[in-house]
Amino acid sequence: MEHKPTIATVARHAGVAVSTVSRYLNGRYVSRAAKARIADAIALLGYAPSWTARNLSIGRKGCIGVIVDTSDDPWFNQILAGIEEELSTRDTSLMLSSLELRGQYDPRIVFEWIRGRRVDGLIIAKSQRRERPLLHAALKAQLPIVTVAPDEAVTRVHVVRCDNIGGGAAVANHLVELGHRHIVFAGGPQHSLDSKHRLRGLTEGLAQHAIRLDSKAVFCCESYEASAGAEFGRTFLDAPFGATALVMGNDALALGFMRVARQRGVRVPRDLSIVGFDDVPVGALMWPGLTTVAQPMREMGRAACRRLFEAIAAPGLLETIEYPVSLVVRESTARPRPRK
Amino acid sequence: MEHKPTIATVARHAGVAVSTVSRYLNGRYVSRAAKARIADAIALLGYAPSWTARNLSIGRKGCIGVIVDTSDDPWFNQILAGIEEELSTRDTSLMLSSLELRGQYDPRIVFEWIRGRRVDGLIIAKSQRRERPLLHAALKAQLPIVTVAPDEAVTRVHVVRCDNIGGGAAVANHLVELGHRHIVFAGGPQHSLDSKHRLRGLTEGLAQHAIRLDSKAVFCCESYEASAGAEFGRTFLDAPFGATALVMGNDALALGFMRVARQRGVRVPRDLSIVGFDDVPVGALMWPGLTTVAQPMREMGRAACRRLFEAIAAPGLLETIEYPVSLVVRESTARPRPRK
DNA sequence: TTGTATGCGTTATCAG
DNA sequence: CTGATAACGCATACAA
Repeated sequence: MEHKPTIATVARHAGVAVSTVSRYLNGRYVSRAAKARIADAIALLGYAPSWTARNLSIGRKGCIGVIVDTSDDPWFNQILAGIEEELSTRDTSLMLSSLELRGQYDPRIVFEWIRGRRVDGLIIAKSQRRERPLLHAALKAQLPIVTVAPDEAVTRVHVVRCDNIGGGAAVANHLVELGHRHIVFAGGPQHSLDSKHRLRGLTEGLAQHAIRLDSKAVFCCESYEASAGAEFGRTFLDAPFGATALVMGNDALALGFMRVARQRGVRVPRDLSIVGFDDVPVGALMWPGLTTVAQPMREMGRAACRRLFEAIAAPGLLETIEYPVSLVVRESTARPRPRK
Repeated sequence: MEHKPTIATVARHAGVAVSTVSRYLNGRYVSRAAKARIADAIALLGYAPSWTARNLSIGRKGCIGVIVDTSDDPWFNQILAGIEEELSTRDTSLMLSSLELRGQYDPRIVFEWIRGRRVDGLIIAKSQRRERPLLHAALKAQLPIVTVAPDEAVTRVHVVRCDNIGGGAAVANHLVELGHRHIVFAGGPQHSLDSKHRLRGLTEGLAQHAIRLDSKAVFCCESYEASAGAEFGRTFLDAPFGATALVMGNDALALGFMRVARQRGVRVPRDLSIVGFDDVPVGALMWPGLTTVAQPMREMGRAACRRLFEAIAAPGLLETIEYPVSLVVRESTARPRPRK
């Protein structure tokens, strides 16, 4: 094998012009005779077209960029699986970049993608306020963008999210049905839109049952990481608490909290029922399993991908797709213990 | 903005030839005067070179492919973070593909990468026997390959692994020091090389202390997934057991087992000490935290990436890099309860 | 040091 | 239906 065969090699071998081979490859009109000869030549030479050249010629990249804070996030991994699934049916690949690689925010790679026109579109998971410059740059470069579960109000981009308010309400119903009356909520960072929505749903849901969620029963954590949940746990459990149920802003926080609780001998759910949000796989792995609000993450990933391709093909109207959530009841919630 | 500026636009604007601009971009010799004019033109036009065109011209792809069974694997995510870290210093991007997307093995995308010459090299995480056709195809296409923690004997590729035998021995020492004499090992799939090595290290380590690991005390699970660990737990715990410590083939198995154990009221570590392998982040999140053998996964990911680039630059000798492991003692191991 | 010409592998446009 | 030929955007011998 001297050199990789190109379309020209094939053409020469089949005794036709390169343009004919190109047409053959792209399913255009070619006579049966030529078709056969070209097919033979391709098989004989083991020819495969070059993506790079093809992309240069038709002016696309054949890649979409997927952006996330850190790729070792169970929630994101489910989204990613959905994207990959959808992508596997198309002739496009996935480029990945984490924004927070060594503990600090560094979006340079993504800016490089945008400037160098390496991607046909962008999917951003959980975009926050700090992603604004990124969005601006992409928008200016006419790059279609889909955000999944944006944690702040975004504009001019496509959105795939889930019904956090409904999720909060579902939790309220569940806890009330179990008999809880004293409930505490601890969300993520103060400005997190997700937490606000989840809290709103919870509050409204409780209000339906004439239960008021006092503002003193609402906390927020430093981040959405387990460590923040643990930290909250330490301060919360240090003081005596009257609550019988605790709703955390997401599963990671809940898991971090639970570890501390267990460490201190607080029995879940006997002493305290706990609920999370997201339904990450590990929640089902512990005992007690974590009661949580599940998002159809895989499907959301697929939807994001589909939406992006529609936007690439036809820069149409912006759209927000909202997915329903569902309560997954495991062992971390139960009837409150009757108080003496 | 009518059209994206190209290198020609810049050249015209700066009053020089395109080749001069190209040289400027690639840091070759250009007179100070020309340099300044080109820089001005670039800034003015907001020009950025096209990666696609550049790659076509110099005959590379600017992408490496990263392959894994499923991307929602905590171990892999750490490896991935390392790869990304190393990549961030180079002008190369990362393409990702999961082999097992909808529960079934489907390597078509990767074959497409290889045939279409979309990547400059391949990193394969945990390759198994079934990956052989893939390796063959890549090798035939002259594509450099690095495997991380291959789970079978591989040849003709670069390897980054960790010292599983040493890990097994470390576990043996730890358990013996605690006073354990009756130890059970449950590995992954029967032919898994990792499990074999870990078991060998354990056996040899115990032998140092004149403790024999009976073949009846060695089991294997269907897979490396938590569900398999849970399944093992159900059958193992159904029968009375004399062992005071259990070593599982990896963390996922250990977590699956622990859930079942806790569910059945078996107290860890009081009734049974448990050890895993890998040190995935969730192991530290539970209570009791999982004692385990840590691999420097992040560093291994970086090493794999570095090795791949060396191989791309100069197809030199094959190399195996082996990293040391370290025992991480948490709460799942303790002295055995004195037997009556 | 700079400019000219040619190549990288495909696709697209037109005549034929 | 087919075949030249010009893009696509950049890199690089080679000549000046």
